[in-house]
Amino acid sequence: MLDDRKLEVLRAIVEDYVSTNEPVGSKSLVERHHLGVSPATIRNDMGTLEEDGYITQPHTSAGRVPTDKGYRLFVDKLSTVKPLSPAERRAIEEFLRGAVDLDDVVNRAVRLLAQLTRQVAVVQYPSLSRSAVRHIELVRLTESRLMVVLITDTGRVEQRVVELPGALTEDEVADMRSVFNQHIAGRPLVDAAGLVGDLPATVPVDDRPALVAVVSTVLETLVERVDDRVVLAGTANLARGSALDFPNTIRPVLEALEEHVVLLRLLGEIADPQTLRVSIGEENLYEGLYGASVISTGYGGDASNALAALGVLGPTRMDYPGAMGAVRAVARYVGQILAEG
Amino acid sequence: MLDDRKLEVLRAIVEDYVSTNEPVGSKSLVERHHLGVSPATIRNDMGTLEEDGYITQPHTSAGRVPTDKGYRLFVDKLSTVKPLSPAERRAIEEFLRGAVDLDDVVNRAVRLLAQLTRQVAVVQYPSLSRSAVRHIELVRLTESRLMVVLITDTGRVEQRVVELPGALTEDEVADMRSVFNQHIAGRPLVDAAGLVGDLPATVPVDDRPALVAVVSTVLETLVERVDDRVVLAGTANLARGSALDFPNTIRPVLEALEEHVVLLRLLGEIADPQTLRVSIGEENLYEGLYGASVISTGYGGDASNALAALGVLGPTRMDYPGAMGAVRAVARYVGQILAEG
DNA sequence: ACTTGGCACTCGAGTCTGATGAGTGCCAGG
DNA sequence: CCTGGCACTCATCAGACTCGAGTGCCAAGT
Repeated sequence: MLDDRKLEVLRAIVEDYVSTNEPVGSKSLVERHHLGVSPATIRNDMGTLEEDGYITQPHTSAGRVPTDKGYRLFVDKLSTVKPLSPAERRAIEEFLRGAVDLDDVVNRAVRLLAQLTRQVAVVQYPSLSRSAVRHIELVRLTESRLMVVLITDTGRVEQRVVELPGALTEDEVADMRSVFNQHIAGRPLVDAAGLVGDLPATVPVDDRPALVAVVSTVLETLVERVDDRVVLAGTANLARGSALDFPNTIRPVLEALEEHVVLLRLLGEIADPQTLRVSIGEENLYEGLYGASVISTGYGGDASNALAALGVLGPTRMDYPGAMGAVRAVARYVGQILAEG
Repeated sequence: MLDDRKLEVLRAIVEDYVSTNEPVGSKSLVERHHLGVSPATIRNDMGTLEEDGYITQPHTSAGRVPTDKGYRLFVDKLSTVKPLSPAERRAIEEFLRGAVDLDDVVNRAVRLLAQLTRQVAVVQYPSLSRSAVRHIELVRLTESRLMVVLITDTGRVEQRVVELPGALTEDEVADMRSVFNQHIAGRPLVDAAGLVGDLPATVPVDDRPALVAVVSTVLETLVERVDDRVVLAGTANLARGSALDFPNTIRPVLEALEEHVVLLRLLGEIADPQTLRVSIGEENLYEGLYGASVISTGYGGDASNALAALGVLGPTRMDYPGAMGAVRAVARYVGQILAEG
């Protein structure tokens, strides 16, 4: 049904269309790629490709354009991730190394990715729930107000001010602080709330169970709430080939990008950092993003569990091999840097 | 030269053009507004308004459109800030009160502003350098690594990890912490680095001048670096009336919005929170933003010195009175909430 | 069974045309 | 200084026409 030449034709169509942004016809196809056959033969092949739904023509007398299904086949079978050049790799590494803290790493990474791919880049902050606690700090603001500061091993810092049911002295707070840190430092954050909640019986929690309860609650809400921070860059890239790339306007796309919840779902269930996820056109399950493709992967953490995700979003007419290479490379470097820092 | 009726005509043109998005002609003008004269008279008035550069016609046989100079006159002399309805005020207050921390306040404020004005909203984080220190926390990560956490009275938290020249015990760190906090809590952050640097001779700094130097440096760099955080919302609003509003595409505008440095300059020298700044079209001094207008004001702080700025950005063809009212109201509420929290 | 050249056909894009009508500028009279 | 009248300009629209890229199909060749 789909012999080798037909696949080759599909690949050529995708590549030409991506680079020229114009429907590609049989004649120009044989000119640009040296397939050893005549345009008529190509036309027959294109006919079957169209019957099978891999390509389509915008209007009767125009060339062919890949469908979502066509891009899917291209990505799955016909292309390989394009590795970056050594020069690019060096530039990436250098640029990311210059970061001074977590915010800086994330910001640099997202801009880098936008520039490399010339698409919209999205980076999720390292997930709190998947991180481990490095330190918990209790800061006594007044005698009955306490600030709980949480520092994770990825360098992320979150804080929350709470009202206490009763007064506390500085010494009491200090005791509590060291008890907490002894027992939960190094533990995954998801477990922390539970650990604080029922400290081993051997530990003297003296007469302040109220404080324990408060801190435990704070940890729980922190984990729930702030898992969803994402950063964007390169939205201006959407307005480049516009008219042809996005059916109507870029407005629904911009709207989707503002909905961080949508973005997080797009980045997807973060699998392991090895896997690249590609979601094409209507596969996106979000109406505003039909016409767009998302390439994402996990980063950080270990081989089987990523800390968070990052990726790029662009028109379905997109340089998949190149973008996939960039996403993979940036994810690796960011992962390395987090592991070191 | 410009008698009352001519000014009235200009106002009518601005209002009609803003609401219809079409060049306005003499006939429709007399129909919609009950000026007591004939179209011919209006035509004469429009003639002089055009000579003086307040309006222009896109092509010979079309209606008139305000120029930047026309909008400027409109904003300065012909319009008054439109106060929000009581219902809107209540909704704003309620929405902002629900915020749990500083990040949340800023995020809610920016979305609110975007929704109220249907334009792009920009909010700057409360400036570090203008804030006062609430607390400094020193966290001992290892014996020679220290995390410095800075908490301001606006609720902002910044942290930095530093390598120390030598080892430190937990007790030494604790001493240092209380010395620092005694002397700089409540002081403006800009002074903090200096205060830490030369603590009064009476204070025992024991044998750790190195630590003092390190912390002093950290404070300095913190102040320098992170003054520039801004948050955006409503970029999708740019893609609404597009074709007519922004000469070419919205791309240069999106590019400008990604350059946070540009944004900060746009928000402008933050004057007192009472003043509304309006920058129209080519007044913006940034080529990508000719065709756009920015309305901004300070918020927080006291009457003469704001903590930071916020505002909206839209096409010059914009509902100035309404947007100005929304910006002023949101700035006030955010200021209130920061003062309380 | 596949490939090829030929050929008629389709249809978007571009160009020209004329008609329409909104809007203007000007002028003479009130 | 206002007004009605009038000739004029010019963008927009629809229709007619051409052009050409690209197709589908068929019969002949390998």
